[in-house]
Amino acid sequence: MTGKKSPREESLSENDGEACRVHCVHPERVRRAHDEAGSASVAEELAPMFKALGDPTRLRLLLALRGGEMCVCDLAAFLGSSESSVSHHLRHLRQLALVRRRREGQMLFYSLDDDHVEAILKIGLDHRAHSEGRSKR
Amino acid sequence: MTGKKSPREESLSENDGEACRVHCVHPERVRRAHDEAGSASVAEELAPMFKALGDPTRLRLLLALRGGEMCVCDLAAFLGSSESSVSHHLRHLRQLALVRRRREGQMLFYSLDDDHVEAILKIGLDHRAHSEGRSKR
DNA sequence: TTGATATTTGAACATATATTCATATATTCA
DNA sequence: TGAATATATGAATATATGTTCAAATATCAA
Repeated sequence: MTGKKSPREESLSENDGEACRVHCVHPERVRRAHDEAGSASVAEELAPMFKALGDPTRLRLLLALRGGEMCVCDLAAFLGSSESSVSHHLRHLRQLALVRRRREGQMLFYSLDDDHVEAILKIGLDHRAHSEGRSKR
Repeated sequence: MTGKKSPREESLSENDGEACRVHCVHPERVRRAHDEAGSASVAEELAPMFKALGDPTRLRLLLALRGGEMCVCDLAAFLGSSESSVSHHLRHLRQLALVRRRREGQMLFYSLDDDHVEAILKIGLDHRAHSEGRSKR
C-alpha cells in the first residue's frame, strides 16, 4: 500500500499546473491513480469475484449460504430453479474460492469458503440500505 | 429417539430429518436460507452494484479514484482507453451511486460517492491476497 | 457570434454469459 | 451386479454487455 494523505478535499486550484489542453491529463493525478490501482492485472484478478457476485441468482445462493451449508437440491428448491443451473453456478463460485463443498453420501453440501465473502456481502447490504434510491438518472 | 441418527455438523440448531428422497430438500435449511437471503428482490437490487465492480475496466476506474477525484480525460489516459468508453462506464457507475461528479469549467471531476465503495474494494483486495491461486479447477 | 475543447449519448456490432436439455458420473442400497 | 438418487458436465441458444464510431451538448475564449 502506498501511504498517502487524505484525498478528496483538495481543490485543484493550483495543483497539477492547470488543466487540460487538447484532451487534457493531469499528470499528478494519473500518477497517483497508478499508485492506487496498481497494474492492470490487479483489476483483472479481482474483477471475476465481483462479477460472480453480480448475478442475482449466484448472489442469492451466497446470501442463503450465510445461514449454513446446504446441498444442491436445497438450493435449487430455495431458488425455484433447476438443479443443473444451480450446479453450474456453484462450480463457478467454487472455482473462485467463494464456496467450498463437503460430501456426505450422495449429497454435496456447499458453504461459504472465506470470511471475506461474508464481509463483502454485509457491506453490500449496508450500501444498499444507505443509498436507497439514490441512483442518478 | 427419532429413528435414525444424524452424524452431521451441528452448526444448525436441529437436523432436518435425514436427507432427500426423490430430489431432496431439507426444509429447515431452506427456511433458514429464506431468513438469510430475504426475498428475491434483495439480491436483484444488490447484484447490479457487484456487477458494476465485475468489469475490470470499471473496477480499475474505481481503484484509481481512491486516490482522489479525476476528470474524464485523466481516467482515459490512465486506462489507455477511449474517453467515450470511460464516459459510458462513469455513467453506469453514477447511476448506481458509486461515483459522483463535480463540474469545473468544461471538465467534470469524478470521485467515489460512498465510503462503502472503498470498504468493498479494500475487502476485495484482501480476499485476493488471501486466496491467491486457491481457485479450484 | 464563431471556434475549440471536454464530455455525453445513441446505435451497431462483436463477445460474454445464464439457462436449458440431454447425458454422464458418483454414491448408496437391494 | 443393477437400479435409484444426487450432482456434474457439455453443447446450444437466447440475452446481456463492452467498445467503437458518429454525432450531439456544454462550457470557455476571442
